[in-house]
Amino acid sequence: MSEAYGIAELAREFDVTTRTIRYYEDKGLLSPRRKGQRRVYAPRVRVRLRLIMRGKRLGFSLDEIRELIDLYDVDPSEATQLRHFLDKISEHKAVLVRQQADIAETLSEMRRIEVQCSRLLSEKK
Amino acid sequence: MSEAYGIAELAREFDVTTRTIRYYEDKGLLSPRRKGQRRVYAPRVRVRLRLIMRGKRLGFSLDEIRELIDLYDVDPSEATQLRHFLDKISEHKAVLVRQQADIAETLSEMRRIEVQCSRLLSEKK
DNA sequence: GGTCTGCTTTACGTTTACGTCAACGTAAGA
DNA sequence: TCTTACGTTGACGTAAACGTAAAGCAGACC
Repeated sequence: MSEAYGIAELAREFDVTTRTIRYYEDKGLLSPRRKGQRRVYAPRVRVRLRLIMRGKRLGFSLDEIRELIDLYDVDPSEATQLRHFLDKISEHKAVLVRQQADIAETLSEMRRIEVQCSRLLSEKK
Repeated sequence: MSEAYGIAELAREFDVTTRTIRYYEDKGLLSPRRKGQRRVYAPRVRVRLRLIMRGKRLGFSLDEIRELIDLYDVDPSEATQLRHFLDKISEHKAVLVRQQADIAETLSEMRRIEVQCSRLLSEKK
């Protein structure tokens, strides 16, 4: 049968607290089944959690992350919805492209400083 | 004489409030001269503010941003300091490289979804 | 039956990054 | 001189993303 996860198990795997996982549920990012009153997580929740962590590393808020995740669950029934999602995607894409540029700039500046420092160090010794 | 900025002027230029600029000063990110009790900003503060904004777009906290900015003001006197800064730089570089990878992944997934949506749209109409 | 372990909800505390008054100073202009 | 504009320092408020008890339930083991 399908492997299921308890909340503690999941927390360990993603190196977060159970509080965090429950908080994500409060915010509508996760919605596990219940067995009695206990949360039971299907394997596919791991995909969601990876998406959440990636979003956090990129500095997005949980609200933004939920919007991003929802993009993966597009229901292809209504054309208006599809168009809406295409808009959302291009919005998010713009932010990411901007971040790419910011990172590229920052990295090249850092490399410049590194070279400078290394040169100074080798001169000194 | 050297062009100087008032706080309001600066706030307008960077599209933030004066409160924000004072807050950055509290946090040690800016330290303007005073004329009486008023803050007077030299032109080079604009460089710092651009660095701050870039850091924010990348999701860094103000503390992290201050650390980043300090890297640009390395005093090349002590070799131990230089080594320390080289360490700091490689730390930050690792984070940025990680972000680059995260962005690349996310963008390619978005493009996949875009293609899928567009295809569905053209089929429908 | 008692205890332990793991989970539950409820609820208040904390940090960050400001927003938002309040009360005051000061220099310029009508 | 009075007003207006622009600035100042507190100080309290707030949203986000959790941390941290507190108190209780429920199954497993002894």
